[in-house]
Amino acid sequence: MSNKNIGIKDVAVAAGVSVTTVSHVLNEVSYARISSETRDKVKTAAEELGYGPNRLAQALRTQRTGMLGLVSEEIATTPHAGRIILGADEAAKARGYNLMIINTPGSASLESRQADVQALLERRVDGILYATMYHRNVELPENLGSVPSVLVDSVAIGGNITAVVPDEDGGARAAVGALLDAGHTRIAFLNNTDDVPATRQRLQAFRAMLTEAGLDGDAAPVESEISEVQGGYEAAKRILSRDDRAHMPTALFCYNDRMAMGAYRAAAELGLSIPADLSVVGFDDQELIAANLYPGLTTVALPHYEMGAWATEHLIDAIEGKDDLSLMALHPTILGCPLVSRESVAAPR
Amino acid sequence: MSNKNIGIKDVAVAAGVSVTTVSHVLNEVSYARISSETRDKVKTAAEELGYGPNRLAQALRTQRTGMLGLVSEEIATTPHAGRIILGADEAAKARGYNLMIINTPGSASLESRQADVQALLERRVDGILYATMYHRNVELPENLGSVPSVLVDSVAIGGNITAVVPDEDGGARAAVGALLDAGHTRIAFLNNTDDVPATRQRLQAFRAMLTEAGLDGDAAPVESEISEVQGGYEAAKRILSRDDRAHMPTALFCYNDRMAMGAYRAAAELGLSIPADLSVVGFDDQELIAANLYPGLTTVALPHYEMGAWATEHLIDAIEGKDDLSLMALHPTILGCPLVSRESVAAPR
DNA sequence: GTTCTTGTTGCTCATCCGACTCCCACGTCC
DNA sequence: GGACGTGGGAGTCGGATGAGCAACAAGAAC
Repeated sequence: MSNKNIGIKDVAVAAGVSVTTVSHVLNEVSYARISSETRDKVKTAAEELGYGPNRLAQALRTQRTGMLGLVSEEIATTPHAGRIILGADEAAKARGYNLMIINTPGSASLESRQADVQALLERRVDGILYATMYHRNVELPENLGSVPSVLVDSVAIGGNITAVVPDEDGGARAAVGALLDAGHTRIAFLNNTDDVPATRQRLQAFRAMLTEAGLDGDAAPVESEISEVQGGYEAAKRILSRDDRAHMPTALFCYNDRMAMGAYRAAAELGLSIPADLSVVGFDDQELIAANLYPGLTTVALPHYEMGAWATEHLIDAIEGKDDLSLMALHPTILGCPLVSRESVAAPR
Repeated sequence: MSNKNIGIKDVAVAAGVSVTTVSHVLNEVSYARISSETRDKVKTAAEELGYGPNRLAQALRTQRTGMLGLVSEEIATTPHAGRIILGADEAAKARGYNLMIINTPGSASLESRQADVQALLERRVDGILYATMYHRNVELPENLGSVPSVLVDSVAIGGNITAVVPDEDGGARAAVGALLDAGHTRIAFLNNTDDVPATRQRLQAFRAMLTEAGLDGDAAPVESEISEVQGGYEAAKRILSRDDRAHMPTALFCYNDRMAMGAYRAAAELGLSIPADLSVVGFDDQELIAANLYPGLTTVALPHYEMGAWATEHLIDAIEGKDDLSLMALHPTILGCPLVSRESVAAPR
């Protein structure tokens, strides 16, 4: 490797001009008046030497690193984090920024989160994205406030900081709507037991949709279990095993795809065929599950990619002064959860 | 926020000493002779002001950023990338380093990869981890050579660069061994159609294990399909639907968990119960599938977390001069794939 | 007992890392 | 002698670091 540490100085020497001129040319400084001959000489020299600016020195001087910090929970255990990162990364790259990712356990203490943010601050990131692994309310480290920041998939407790979250209500309505449209009137909800916004909002939307359709939303059956495959299996089994065959639900709205996967097994064991005997819709659109179950699971997609991209886009706007985050901080921005239709919904018998 | 931009200079003024002294104290420079009184004054002042060093300035001077670049393919579409990142992140954090992650499509051109590496180089990362989403041979951007680098889950084409890969042979042997130990003598292999190391090595190990067990390894049935759920379903269906019931396999070794998931469905459709009528083992240990299928899938785990950690550990050793990568570059390091037993294997009827 | 080395201890000065940028110095041509 | 058109000098960002200086003590020389 010959190209060890080529600086602006080397380019200057090669082109026979001063470093000032090189800087002017390469940064296309507007007020610099330089002949096109000189420009060419400089550009050619830079090219030939394989010059790339030292971003550290540049950042030190300009007070801009072109880096965004991303604090993300549980990078490995949920595919959701991956999609947020992807959305953020692509949006950042498109605007010339790079990401510094810090992973943190969902259970991390406030001090530990603060240390994570501190690490980002010491590296002088231009802004910070703070992402959680599921939609919830978080207590934020206070040092977050010292640079522009945006929350992804969560809102701050008592906080006025810009945030973007999924439209739980709309998503749940789309899911239940798909079942209603297919003609179902006896629909059950397999809910989660955690006390998170999604649990409450989806339940509320579920009942509201039924009521608005002229059914008795308040009486519709709801079974809660932990939101895993096993929980879905148990909840479905309870609902589908009731004596009263005539009033048994013909459709299941599941809190997430994992629970839906459990419901599939319960249905199989009870000799119920999907979608002929039972329609199912999930939530999350986890590729691995939803697309690979048989029959394919109709579900609602969480806009993780979109939230990551939206947050990044607006964070950069704020950094560049094109946008004012404090105006948007009043209410979280809500992004849609579109229905993804596959084969698990049909008209009731 | 009062603590805007506190520099070493501010600490120096507050403590009534020079910046040199502050630097000496805070970095615990061994040759610096400073009274403990002065040390205390400096530390107290730094504490009170909430001073944190500007890592950019530090890095510019010391030529050390304490950052590692990680080029990872397809961050969002495979959980494997997440585990590599997690392993790398934890190992890095433990040694005081941070990660800069660049995501790149698996299909990216060589120039595009080169640009990714260039971005990392301009930020003066101390070393680079280059990770692929599945075990394969890659053509590397040449600028990768200008800082210490380690490949994760791949080896360089014609290249002598340190790499760490999974033990395909050992993993496949463990999988087939589990079936053999359970007493199976008629075992089939559902293989992948891609031309990657895993495809060849697992097939070879499969045949070798059978032969070593006194069976006719060369004659054992193998069906190849794309390594997805659908492919597994089709391959399993072909194998399990043959006329010759007496010679039908009693156990299936699947190229990965997704194909195993397809095999489960094929078995269900044919009225075969797992593991009573048919034993199945997979490969990958994708939590979402392996632990959630019913019955739980016995499979072999890929050491993604471990590869990420190993690579990081040795990369840092090389950066700090404790290790010489070129010595390890001769042969890729191989990490074990342990068997994860669940409930899909039993003795044949 | 005073004055000089010689040595420590304790801390500071000046410079540097690599790029950006304000301000000034030339010619030339009207 | 202004007004351009071209280009360079030197300071700056924030911290690291080798060289050097002042103060004081112990031992040596007178």
